[in-house]
Amino acid sequence: MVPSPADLTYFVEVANTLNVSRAAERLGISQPSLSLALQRLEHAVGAPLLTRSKRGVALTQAGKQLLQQARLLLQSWDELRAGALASMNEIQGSYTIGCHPSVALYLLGRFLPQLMRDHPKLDVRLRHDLSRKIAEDVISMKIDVGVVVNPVQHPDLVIHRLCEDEVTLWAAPAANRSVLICDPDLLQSQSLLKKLKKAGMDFSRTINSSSLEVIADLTAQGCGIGILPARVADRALKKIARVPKAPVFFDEHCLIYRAENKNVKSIQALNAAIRGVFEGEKQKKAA
Amino acid sequence: MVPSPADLTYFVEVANTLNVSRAAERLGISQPSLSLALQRLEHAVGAPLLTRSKRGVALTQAGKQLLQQARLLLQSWDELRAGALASMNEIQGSYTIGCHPSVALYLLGRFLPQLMRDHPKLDVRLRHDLSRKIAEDVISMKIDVGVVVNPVQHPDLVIHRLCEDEVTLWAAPAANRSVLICDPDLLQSQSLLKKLKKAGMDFSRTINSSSLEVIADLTAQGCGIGILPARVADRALKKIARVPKAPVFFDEHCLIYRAENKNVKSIQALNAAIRGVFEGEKQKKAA
DNA sequence: TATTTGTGATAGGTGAAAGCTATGGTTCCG
DNA sequence: CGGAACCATAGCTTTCACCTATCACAAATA
Repeated sequence: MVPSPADLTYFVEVANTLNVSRAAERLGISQPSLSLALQRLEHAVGAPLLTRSKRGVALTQAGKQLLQQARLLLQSWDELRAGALASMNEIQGSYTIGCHPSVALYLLGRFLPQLMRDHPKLDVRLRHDLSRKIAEDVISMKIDVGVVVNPVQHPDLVIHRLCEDEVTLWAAPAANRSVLICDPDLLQSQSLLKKLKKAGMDFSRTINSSSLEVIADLTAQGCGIGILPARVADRALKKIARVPKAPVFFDEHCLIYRAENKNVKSIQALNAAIRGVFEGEKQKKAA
Repeated sequence: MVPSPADLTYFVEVANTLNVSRAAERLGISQPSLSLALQRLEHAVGAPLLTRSKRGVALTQAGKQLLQQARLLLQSWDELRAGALASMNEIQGSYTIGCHPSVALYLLGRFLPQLMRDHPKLDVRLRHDLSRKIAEDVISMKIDVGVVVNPVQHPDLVIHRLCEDEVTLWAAPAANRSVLICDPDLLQSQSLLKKLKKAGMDFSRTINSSSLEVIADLTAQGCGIGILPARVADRALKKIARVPKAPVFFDEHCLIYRAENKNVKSIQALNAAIRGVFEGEKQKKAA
């Protein structure tokens, strides 16, 4: 049997006053109730805690021992609640950000260092996968915040538009125009491939890679024509250029998180940091 | 509001299974009861701990935080009870021995060093006063074990005879026989004084001291006739001797402790150590 | 010595709260 | 579409912590 916290606080008060009647008065309960509570506690602990006399009560050895520990326990109880609330109201704890690896490359370096400097108690973990997997994991709470492309609506999800991107065909000046390099797992690639087929364009060979960076590199080397988002292609702008008149797929990069986290301070800090990256970008464009 | 330990164990189980129905089954309560218990806990903590879905539940950030601390708290809860019981069954904790300072001088050195070596977790405190004060403090639980002279019977007290002593008159060979040196607070001195008065013996002057050691020293210096217990006088045996035909007051040195401590292991250890001193003495006498 | 005061224990009744069964509503899956 | 899985809600029952009233005892007081 486990002693109840109420009985413990009762006992602590009795240990302070060494007088059941007066302790009862202080605690706002009747003296018989307190007597019974003390008996309950003694029974739960399995040892006598007090010696009763007509001039009050005194602690037995077991009672003294219990008093010490009870004080600690009740204290850590408050800390328990405070800790749980703190995770709502303080910027601290462990949070997971998810995004596509290519998004990670252009995004994370722009806010993570400053964020971790500003909030030493904040522990950030990363997960990388396809946008739709990331979105699933946000919905199922495996990931706290996601930066994804073209997310589907979901009742539990808060979606925040960050920026646009364009996926299209890129090539180096001396590229082999009969080879296509792309990531076939991306919906964007599939869509563009369909459009190209309809337009009658055909490629003798295809090179697949799940890494947009690899695709960009191969494209820059002149291996073929690459399907790439502008944000990735920009990193190799000196070597490759858009293929004119090629079809374009418009991407929306969005920040997503579960609605119930809207008031969690740490999540708010993460979101603010991520959005800050793109607000800086808009201002540059405007200028 | 303080959450009950039961609700905490419920929450931990739910956090393990992430399924309210199955957790309820394991806990041996109904699923609605568990649902309500979780709502209670969330209300007590002041933050949502779980997000409910049709495929089970998941922990919020506050929930994760609470889970960690709840595990620790529940653990220390068991230790709470165990600790209180341990003070009954293990030789550890803080205990106070009380005795007259002169008793302390001949007694403590003979068992304390070995006792503290044998039981490193035992913390011994000392208090010195007149025997009747010590006895009072044992009864009122300020002192755990007392070594006192001629204790009065008391329903709560266990009294254990240790040895006898004789209080009588002592003098150095060249002593001033018209001066009496004694501690007037001691009943023994008062009793002997009465007897001396009845017998027509009178002293021109009296020197009072509350320290038997001081009295013994002054007596040894030849200042006068001292009233001393044999055990104290023995320390100065080379210099002083009993006054022949003087009245004698018989002392009984006794070990006392409260009856409810009879089964406390630490008290038993203290008692055994103290009694061991005198059993060794008896054997010496017999030999 | 008798009485009052102070203390904790006991007895019986009451009400809030925690438990149960039954049911509702939602989502998922075949 | 029907059933299964899941959590929430409603209504009833039971438990138990609490209260009032009283007892028993010892100490203080008159």
